Amino acid sequence: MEKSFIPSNYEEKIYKMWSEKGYFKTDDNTTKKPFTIVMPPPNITSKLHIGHAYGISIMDSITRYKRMQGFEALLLPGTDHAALATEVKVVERLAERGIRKEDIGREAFQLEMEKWYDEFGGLILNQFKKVGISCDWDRYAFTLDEKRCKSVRHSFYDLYNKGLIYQGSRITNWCSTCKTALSDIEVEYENDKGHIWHIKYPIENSDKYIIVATTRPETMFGDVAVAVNPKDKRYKNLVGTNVILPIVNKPIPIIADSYVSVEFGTGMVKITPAHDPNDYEIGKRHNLEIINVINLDGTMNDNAGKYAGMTTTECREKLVEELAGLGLMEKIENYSHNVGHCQRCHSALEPVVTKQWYVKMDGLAKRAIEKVKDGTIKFHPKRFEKIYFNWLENIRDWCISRQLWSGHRIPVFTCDKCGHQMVEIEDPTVCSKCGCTNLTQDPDSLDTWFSSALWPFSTLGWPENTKALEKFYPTDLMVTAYDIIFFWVARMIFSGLEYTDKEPFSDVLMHGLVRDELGRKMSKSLGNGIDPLDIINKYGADSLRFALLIGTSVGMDSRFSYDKAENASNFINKLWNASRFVIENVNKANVEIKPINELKLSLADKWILTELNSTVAAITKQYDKYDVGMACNTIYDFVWTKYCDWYIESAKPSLYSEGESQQTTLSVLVYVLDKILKMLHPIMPFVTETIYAEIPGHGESIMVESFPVATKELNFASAHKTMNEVMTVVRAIRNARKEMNVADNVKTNLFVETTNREIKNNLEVLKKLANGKEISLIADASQAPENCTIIVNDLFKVYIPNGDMINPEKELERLNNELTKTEAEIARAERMLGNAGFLARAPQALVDAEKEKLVKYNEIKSNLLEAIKKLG
RNA sequence: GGGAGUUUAGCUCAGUUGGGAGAGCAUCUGCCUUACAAGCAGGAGGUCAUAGGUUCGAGCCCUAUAACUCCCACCA
Repeated sequence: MEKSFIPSNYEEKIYKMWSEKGYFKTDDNTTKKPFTIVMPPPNITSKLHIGHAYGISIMDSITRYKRMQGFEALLLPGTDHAALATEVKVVERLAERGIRKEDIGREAFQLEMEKWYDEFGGLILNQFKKVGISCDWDRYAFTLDEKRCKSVRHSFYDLYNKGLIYQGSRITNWCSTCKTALSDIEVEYENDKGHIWHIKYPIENSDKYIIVATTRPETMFGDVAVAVNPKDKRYKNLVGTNVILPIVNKPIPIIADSYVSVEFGTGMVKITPAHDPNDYEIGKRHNLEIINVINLDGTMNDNAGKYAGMTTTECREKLVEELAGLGLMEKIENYSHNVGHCQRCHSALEPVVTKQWYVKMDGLAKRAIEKVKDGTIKFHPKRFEKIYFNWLENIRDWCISRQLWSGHRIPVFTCDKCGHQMVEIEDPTVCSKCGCTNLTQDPDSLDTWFSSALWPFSTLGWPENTKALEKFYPTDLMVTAYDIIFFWVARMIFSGLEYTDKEPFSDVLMHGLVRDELGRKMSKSLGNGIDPLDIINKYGADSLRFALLIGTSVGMDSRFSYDKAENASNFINKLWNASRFVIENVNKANVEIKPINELKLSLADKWILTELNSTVAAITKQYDKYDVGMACNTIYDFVWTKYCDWYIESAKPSLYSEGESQQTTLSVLVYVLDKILKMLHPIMPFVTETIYAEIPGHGESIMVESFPVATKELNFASAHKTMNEVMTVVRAIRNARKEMNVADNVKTNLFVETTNREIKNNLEVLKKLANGKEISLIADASQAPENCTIIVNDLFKVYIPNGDMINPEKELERLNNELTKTEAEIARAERMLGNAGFLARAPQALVDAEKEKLVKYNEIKSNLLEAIKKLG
């Protein structure tokens, strides 16, 4: 084996090998139990960022784990067309050439979109491959491909004919830059610093006036009333009278509505149903007229009189001037408040009344809530269910139409002659009502999330009843960041239930966001982003995966840094060197590696096998809980501390001997290494595959090997305990040596007094671990040399001649410190056992354990006293 | 305004059904011991945010409080 593992020498070759052997492929016809994760499709033109890398590392680790457990494990890849997000970019690109999309028309624009997809698309999936993900690439899907178009068409058809899709005119969030409507969740509120204008509205037939406060004076052309709270004593007598809308010079009524707060502002609100969602509701309650004053491109319309044609901002400036000139401006205050912005282009949104397509949500939401409430679908961690419920319980109808030219076009056809609307599976050519052949398709496109909502089943062939759908649906696990519960998770759930009558997945794993080392979001503007490909180049894909996963816990944000990647890389180096050591010794010794049950196991062998067993059990539990971060910790500790620091060191004496014990040790070393590689493979696929190929008797690929299973036969409780005692003494000896300033390169003689047979049989191990020169067994203290440092335990005493150590006074101090600690332990145990409540109510096992400890510490105490006496 | 989360070593975080406070990194000390100096060995470092309560026993359960983070709502 090479002296160190250089990832770039192996990764590409191994990925190719897996691919060529067909290990990624999944079979619709197998009898194996399926396990399915459908990958959240990244935007086809996006580049791999750290968040993707994190998500797919989780997904791939779980998929590999399940595959090794014998599941037909499918990780289904795909990409999203992200209509609006991409269209914004294409529009920007055209603008650079001075072209507006209207100049070239819909068809030519769609060609531009396709060009963009071709140019920038697909790159990200190749980047995913570099991370090592084991997707079944034959099942690749794109939200805008032919099959997915069919799915979208079918679902629209289905909902439309059930009456769940309808067209309505109502107030919507309008982006006058993107020139499209947006759904409620695509609105991002940002705190904008602006002003609040206090404007005088004269009372009709009076020289008095009232004052309304507004943040958007330009909407006053659409005012149809002024509202006060019905309980507001100040204005009670004004309700029912009119005020004169300035400039327009039109009387509008003062009405009473409990929406208006008495405390806020002047307690009087101008009501503009066309341009404010709350005013819209009030308008409905009071049957008020809707007067639109803003065009869809963000300019004022004819209702604004001489301001028509100006942008809203220009109009505001001029209007405020005019009002001031008329003496109608009471005051202007600075004011910061939340204003809705477009998620894509970040310009401020205008609420306007337009005609859009909506999905009726109440029924769909109800069912989606039920299936989570009854446990059919489980969120991990569970607290996200509350967020999910809260959203669905307060949901409004989903605006699905977008005034875009990309994405899925709304399949509604209207007869030019009779106005009849039709939705069919295929494009209709004849009006089903009047027979006319002049039909016009709705110009709008669908919200990109409409196709994403179908993803778990559209990718498997729905609406056709494919074998894949039968085999892999409902899917098992949805892995995604918590920030798209609303956009995506909730919509997949209600869509799945509605169309397939089944939940789209049984478990949802919400992971957190990857932040920088200071806990900030990674962003271009901060320049704190870390490119996962850069990490791969420097440290390899395994390091990237491990660094992203370790220390994370389900649903929590995590931090990433180059330090973490370096630490992961060090761990790989450790694993590599340990493996190289084991394998090279096996090759050198040229002995047959035997099965564990044919071996005469030593104390250390039994110890590591027992540790292995509990590690397998722990890691299985962690993977099953999708707690990959914890699984990383478990394996890290086992490999580094247990296997390398203790077992390999303990194994060296017999390893360098010859005969049966050497063969046994090598066999156990290989056995445990093999299990380590298998446990680690889901997380670190490349290095484990590389090492696995060097293991004697290895199979074709570790990827298709079985995941280790804990077995009772390899659990040696008593030997495990004894070895732990040996380790405790070793630590105590090392500690004493340090305190005596004995350098690590100085070896000392050791005299051991014990009645324990296992320890007697393992003196060489003790010598090795405790840096001994010679080790000898003695019957009692009288056989020990004069002037010894004495390390005691309840099982044995170790005497180290003071010729090898330096300071007798210090030694006495050390022993007295030990004594103090031991006495504190005894006091603690006695206190507990002297507590009647503890004896009466604590579990018996715990009481027994305390009693056992008391005996043990008393034994240690008497050994210590004896040692002190001998020294003094 | 409503909701959720977090608060444990200098930093990043674990801590299962309540039963002797843990890891990694950083730091200090000693070691190039024939796998690994990308390493080995040892050490120091904690009023588990605060105040009450329940319990024989609380980092964990209950009640308040504080600070920070996020989500939803969007009072003109």
